[in-house]
Amino acid sequence: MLDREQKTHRSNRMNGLDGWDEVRTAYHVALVGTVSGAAEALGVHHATVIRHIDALEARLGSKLFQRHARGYTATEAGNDLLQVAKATDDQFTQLAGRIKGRGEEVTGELIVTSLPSLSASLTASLARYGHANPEVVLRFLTDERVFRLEYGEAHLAIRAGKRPDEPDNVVQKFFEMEHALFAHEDYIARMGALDFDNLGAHRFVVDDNRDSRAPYNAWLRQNVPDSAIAYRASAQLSVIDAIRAGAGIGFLPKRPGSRMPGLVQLSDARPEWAASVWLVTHVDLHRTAKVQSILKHLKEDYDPGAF
Amino acid sequence: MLDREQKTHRSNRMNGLDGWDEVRTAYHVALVGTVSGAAEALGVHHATVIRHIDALEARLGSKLFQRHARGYTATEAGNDLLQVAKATDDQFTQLAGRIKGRGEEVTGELIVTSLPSLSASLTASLARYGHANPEVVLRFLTDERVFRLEYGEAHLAIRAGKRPDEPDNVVQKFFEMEHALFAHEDYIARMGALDFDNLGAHRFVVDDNRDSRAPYNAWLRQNVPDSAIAYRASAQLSVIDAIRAGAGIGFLPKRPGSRMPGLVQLSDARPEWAASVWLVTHVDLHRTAKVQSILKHLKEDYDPGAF
DNA sequence: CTATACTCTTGTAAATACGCACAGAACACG
DNA sequence: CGTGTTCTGTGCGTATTTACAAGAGTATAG
Repeated sequence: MLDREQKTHRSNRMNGLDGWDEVRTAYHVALVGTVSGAAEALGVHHATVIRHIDALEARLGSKLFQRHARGYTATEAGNDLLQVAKATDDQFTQLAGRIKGRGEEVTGELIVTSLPSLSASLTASLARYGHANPEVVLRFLTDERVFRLEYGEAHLAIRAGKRPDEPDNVVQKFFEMEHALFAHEDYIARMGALDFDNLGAHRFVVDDNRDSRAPYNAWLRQNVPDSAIAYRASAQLSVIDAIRAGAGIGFLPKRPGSRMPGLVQLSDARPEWAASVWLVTHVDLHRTAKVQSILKHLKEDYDPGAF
Repeated sequence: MLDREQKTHRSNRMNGLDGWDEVRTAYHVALVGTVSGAAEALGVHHATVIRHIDALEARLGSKLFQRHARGYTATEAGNDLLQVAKATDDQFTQLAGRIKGRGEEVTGELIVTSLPSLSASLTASLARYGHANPEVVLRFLTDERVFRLEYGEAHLAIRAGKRPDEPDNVVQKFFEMEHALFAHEDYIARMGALDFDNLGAHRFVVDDNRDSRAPYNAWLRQNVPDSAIAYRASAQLSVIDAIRAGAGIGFLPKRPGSRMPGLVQLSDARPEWAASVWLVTHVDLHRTAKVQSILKHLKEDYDPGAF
């Protein structure tokens, strides 16, 4: 009963017309001129067409067609509807074509997110992708917070750490980021070489994220006394700056660290210091050609040595 | 089974998208952001909305929304649909407003038809109507053939003769058109006065319609020998011209005939010569304000004396 | 950290719309 | 002038769609 009341309420006060399918039916009737022809074109029965027209006319309170034995001829209102519905049909046809074709074409916006710490190692490869696919507008978002794919915030998230296991996410292994200990040559000259049996004699630079899920942090907590932690930086970039300024010893990705001028590598990359990097996409978007395109590019193009 | 085959056939080869109601549902979902909100706005159940979205996505072969616990967020395809559907909604709202308001307003085209023979007596009153209602574009169509209201050829037909009894037509008596015999004064001077007991001595001018349903034609056939029919004209205008040229005696409407210079009225108007004139409208259009407007005008404004 | 409120999802029964078949009427053709 | 075809209109049985209700998950408030 409440439903009944609500329904009449809507049909009375609704200014726009609901029942777009009925408009479509009336459109075909106005186009063809007969109920039978429209029914055949629509793939439905004549009776359905007649009922749609009757319902639409009742709701609009105005006759759309004049009935006679040869068929239905549109009144002024019917012709008006014909014009509007024709435009709508064209727009919907174009829309369907765009949406159906969108799966195959690689255009539009492509949003990739990662933590800022991964930015340096990804930018080169992403830039090459943007150059190879000028049709796409590449947006690379970096933030400390984790972007949520299920909210449509990005097409592709590049994450580090343990394998993400959120539902509806498609996860692929990207590469293993090896870390090693680095320090500036000025620091070594001043403090001496690194002795793993006397770590407390050195000064360490670490990142100070609330949840230090970096794998080498666990090693740090176990093997380096707190007194040796000389510098805590909230951002990864600050850590690098601190190391390069000679503030102490710190973990850096192996390859780019070894290329930075003035820095010396103090150890090999150990497996327990390595962090896995994952390519994460939402299941709804994973199948699209655009997402597949950048996934294929990254997996082929990315060279850890160039890091 | 054949129906099943036809249905898949259509959904495969149809380039435009059928199911406009589903597009409307998706539009509201994209607008509100949640299935529940869209369902409330549409006045349907949540489940219906979900099924519409699923069906639409299946038909388009592309995801329109990303589902998550907070609701539905539109993908690129969904946003594209949102834009198109918004335009459609606006257009349909305007259309509904136009159609609903059309019944009350007196604008647009107003088509009146009659036989050419009635043109002279109607033009003056019709012109006054057009002057009083500048919003309407008055089209006055005259042809020997009978315009068919059920085909939407005219809003109002003015017909003479016996009362029309076609179904779906609303018939009102307009006026009684009285006919009398006229001749040019030159003819009378040459042939002498009219003697009803010796009609064969005169020359008559008649109209030669295939079905001479004019009431005085029956009188002519009974009382005037064929030999006295000197002139047959297919068009009423030609009959007038012939009488004014002195070709013979003929029937003319009483009032205008008596006003034509050079013409003399040879008899009184007899009831058996009178023709009824009817206002005929289609039942679908009869109730509209526009049709009622001209009906009211004609019945009040028309002055048989001014004929 | 628990509770609450909101969301989507899925299965089942009712309601609605649909297709079918027949009737009625008008037009075209021979 | 009769016949055949094509169109609309309507009652009825079925099938699709819909609403209802229960379930599970997640964000927000206290």
